[in-house]
Amino acid sequence: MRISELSRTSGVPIATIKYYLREGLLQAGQATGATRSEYGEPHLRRLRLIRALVDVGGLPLAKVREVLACVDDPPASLHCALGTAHDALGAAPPDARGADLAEAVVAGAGWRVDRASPAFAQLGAALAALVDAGFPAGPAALERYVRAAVDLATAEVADVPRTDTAAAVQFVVLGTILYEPVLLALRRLAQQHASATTLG
Amino acid sequence: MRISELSRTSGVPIATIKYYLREGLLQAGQATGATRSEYGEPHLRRLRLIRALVDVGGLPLAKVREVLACVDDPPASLHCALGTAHDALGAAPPDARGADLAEAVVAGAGWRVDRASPAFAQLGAALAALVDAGFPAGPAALERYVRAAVDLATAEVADVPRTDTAAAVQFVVLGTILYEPVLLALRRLAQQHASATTLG
DNA sequence: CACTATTGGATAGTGCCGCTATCCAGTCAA
DNA sequence: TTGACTGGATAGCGGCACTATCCAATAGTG
Repeated sequence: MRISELSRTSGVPIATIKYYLREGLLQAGQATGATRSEYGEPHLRRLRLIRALVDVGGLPLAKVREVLACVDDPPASLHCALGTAHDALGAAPPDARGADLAEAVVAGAGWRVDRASPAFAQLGAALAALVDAGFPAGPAALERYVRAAVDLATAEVADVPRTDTAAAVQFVVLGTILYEPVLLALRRLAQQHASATTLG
Repeated sequence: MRISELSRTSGVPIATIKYYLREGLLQAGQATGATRSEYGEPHLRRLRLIRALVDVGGLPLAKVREVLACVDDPPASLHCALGTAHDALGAAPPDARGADLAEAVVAGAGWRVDRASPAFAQLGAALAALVDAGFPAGPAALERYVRAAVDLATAEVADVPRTDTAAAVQFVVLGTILYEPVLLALRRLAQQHASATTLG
């Protein structure tokens, strides 16, 4: 497959493919001459993955690069792979507002988590915004959300393949990122349904 | 409160406040002279809300403007307000990939939803990305996520205040947007906990 | 063998977004 | 009077994700 066909099949413009090649997001094709390279299935899959991370996951290219590096060169520890995925999903806000709110929720849930992780800061910032807007943000008010998070996370972790390390890393990193938009879209649709049936 | 104090209290630079005023995101202060205006609590709250929608919710300013317009001038129907919130949360991708996958899930859940809504397209795109990456995306595989979405959405809709329409609209719009980052952060922390306890 | 289309590679430019910087004249408090 | 501050206007900036152009070297076509 030449670059023009790769472009046609994937729907990504040639100029953009060249850009991804330059940026090292897409591995170079097999050179078959000075002015020709051959691309295959892996290139197409990679290209689709990049677009998915960008368009569906909303990641900037710099984060996509980190994620791909992790998938290409899997770390020994799955916990570390999870960290890469979480790092890619939005940086921690500069101000550490709401750390106390986050701490209360985490303590209430009995979780063993890293207080320096981006997710913890994100929870704090999100809860502080909630409080500012007049919503309750205590452990009691968030009970449902915590329960849902625990249900999903334990099932997800249980589903991690134990055989192949590379496959497990891929599962953890991509699953963490790609299921987020699914969860959000489902919540919105469920709200739509609930709204249609009970609010008119 | 003068603009400098508003800036100091909120942590937003004066130049940025002026920019928000120009853009109509922040209402003008009470003019007390040709070169002086008085700002109050509402301005501070509005400013914090803008920053929350941008920093925590990740909305572009154009969407923030729409959300604020909806809150300022509440529509008669809560269903319509929910639509505004959903519209603000990421536009539908151009290609309508995965519509069949989304349809299967929605039908499986028995939801009554608008197939033309952004959330439906987002679900399709997210599921297509999942399939591309080798993950299962059928109704059975997504059962947990659907269940979590239903639990949360029905509770949320049930919590909508019935007394004041303006308060209800604000609850729906802001709640829809501001609880998303909370849910995502909680899932990540729960994953961290599950990973730490069962994967080492 | 001529010719056209395509390619890899390099470089520069574009469009959007969210600010940020500068300037200015008016004004308020000390 | 003086100096800090303000509203208002305009222009510029930095980052990001492309996009456009050019070039010399082919590869396939007739």
